[in-house]
Amino acid sequence: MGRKKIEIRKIERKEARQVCFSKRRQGMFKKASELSILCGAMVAIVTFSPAGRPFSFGSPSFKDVINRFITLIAHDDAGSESCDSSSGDIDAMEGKKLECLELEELIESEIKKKKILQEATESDMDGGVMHWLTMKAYSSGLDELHEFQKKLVAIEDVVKEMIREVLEDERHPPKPYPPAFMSLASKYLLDKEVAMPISVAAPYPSIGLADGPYVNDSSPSGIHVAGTSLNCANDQLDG
Amino acid sequence: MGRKKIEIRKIERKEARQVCFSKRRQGMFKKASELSILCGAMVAIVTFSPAGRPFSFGSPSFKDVINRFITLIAHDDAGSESCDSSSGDIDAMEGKKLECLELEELIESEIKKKKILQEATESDMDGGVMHWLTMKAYSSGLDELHEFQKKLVAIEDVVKEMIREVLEDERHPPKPYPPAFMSLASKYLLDKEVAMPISVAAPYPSIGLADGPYVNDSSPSGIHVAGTSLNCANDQLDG
DNA sequence: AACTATTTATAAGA
DNA sequence: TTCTTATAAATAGTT
Repeated sequence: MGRKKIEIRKIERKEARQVCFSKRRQGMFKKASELSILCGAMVAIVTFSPAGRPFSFGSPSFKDVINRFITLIAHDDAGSESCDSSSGDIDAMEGKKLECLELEELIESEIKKKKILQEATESDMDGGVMHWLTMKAYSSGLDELHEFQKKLVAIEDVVKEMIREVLEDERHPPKPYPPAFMSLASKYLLDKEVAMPISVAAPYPSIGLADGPYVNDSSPSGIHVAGTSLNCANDQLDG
Repeated sequence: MGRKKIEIRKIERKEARQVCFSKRRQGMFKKASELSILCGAMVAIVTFSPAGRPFSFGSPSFKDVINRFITLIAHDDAGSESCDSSSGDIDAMEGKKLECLELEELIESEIKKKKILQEATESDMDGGVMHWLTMKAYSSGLDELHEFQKKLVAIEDVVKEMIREVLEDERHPPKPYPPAFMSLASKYLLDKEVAMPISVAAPYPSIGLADGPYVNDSSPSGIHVAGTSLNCANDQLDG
C-alpha cells in the first residue's frame, strides 16, 4: 500500500524498521479499535517495538480481555498444534509502569457501576436476594468481605460459564473437541472431575464496550495509555 | 474500504456483525504478522468474537509476548501520561501493577476457586443465599444470565470497595481524607452517605500465561493454534 | 511530519 | 460461506 509493493521480510535498515513499526502499529491499533466497535468484540494487543518498548491496546480494557482469556485457557483442555511462526528480535528493555487513567474516566465507569447496582437493588427482583447481597457487602468485616468476595467470584464464574455454554449450544450443538492452544495448560488441568463448571467466557455486559478500550503507548519509563478513539495519535518512538 | 464508506459504530445486524468480525479479524492478524516480520517486533493479540469465541495471535508466541509484558508491568509501577481513553479499568487506573503468575500458580488459583465454590454451595452458609445464587446460575436463560451477571459484578464491586476501604483504614489510621481516586468513587456509589473510607487494592485475579503458538482460532471447546505465516489460514468462524 | 502514488483491505453483492 | 469487485484506507518512498 505504498509507492511500491514490498516483500514481507525483515527490514534491514534499523531506522526504517522503526519508522515502519510506528506507522504500522498505529494502523494495527486503529484496526483493532474499529473491530471492537463495529463488532462489539473484545480485543487486546501487546507489542514490543524493535527497540523493546512496549505498547498495548485493549478494549474494553487490556486487563479484562487478558484475564478472560487466561481463565479460559486455564479451564480449557486440549492439545495444540502450531502452524508456524516468525521470530522477532528484541533489544534491550527497560522497566515500565502502568499508566494511570484520567479521573474523569474513572468517575464515568463508577457511575455506570452505580447505575447497574441501583437497578439491581431498586428493582429488587430476584426475591430480594440482590438487596440482601448489597446489605451484606455494606455491613461486613474484612474477613467476611474477603470470604464473601470469593464466593461472589465463584458464583460469577458459574454464571459466565452458563452464558458461554448457552451460547455454544446455540451455535454448535454437537461439536467434537477441537485442538487447543496450550498443551501446557492441558497438562496442568488435573482431574477434570470438576463438578461445577467454572470458567469464563461470554459476553461482556451489554454495557460491555461502554467501558471503553484503551491503548497504551509506552515510553522508556512508562506505559502510556490512550484511547481507542481513532483520533488519538499519541506517538512516541523508541529512538 | 469497501463499496461504501461505513461509520465506525456497532453494526446492528447480528449476522453482519459476525461476518465483519471474521473478515476484520483476519485482516488484523495479517497486519500483526506483517508488523512482526517487517520490524522484528513481538506482537500478541487476543480477541473474543461477538459471540464470545476466543482467537489469538502471537509472534514469536502468544505466551512469550504476554509474559514479557506482564513481567514488565509487574516489576514496577509509576505514573505517566495518558493520551485519551475510555477505559473503565480501575486497577489500571490506579496504576497498580498486575500480578505475574506462572501457569502453575494460575492453575492453583483456579483450583482454589473451584474449592471455594464447592464450599460455598455445600456448606450452604449465608442463609442459603449462596445456594440460591448457584441454583439461579444453573437454571436461567441467556438473558437472565446476562442480567444476573451484571448484578453480580456490581455487587462484587461494592465488596471490593469495602475491602479496600477496610485495608486502607488499617494502613492509614489517621488519614483525614482518602485518595482522590476513591473519594470520587464513593461519592458516586449509590446514595450511601456512609463514610466509605477508601481503598487500596483488593485481591485480584492475576495473570499468567502458558505456552502456545501463534494464531489461534478458537472453537467452542478449544483454542486453535496457527502460525504467524500469512499463508496459514486456519479459520473457524463463530456462526 | 507531511504528502501521494500505489497497494491493500473490505463492504456489498452474487 | 466463499468469490468478486468497486471503493475506501493504509502506507512506502519522498520531500
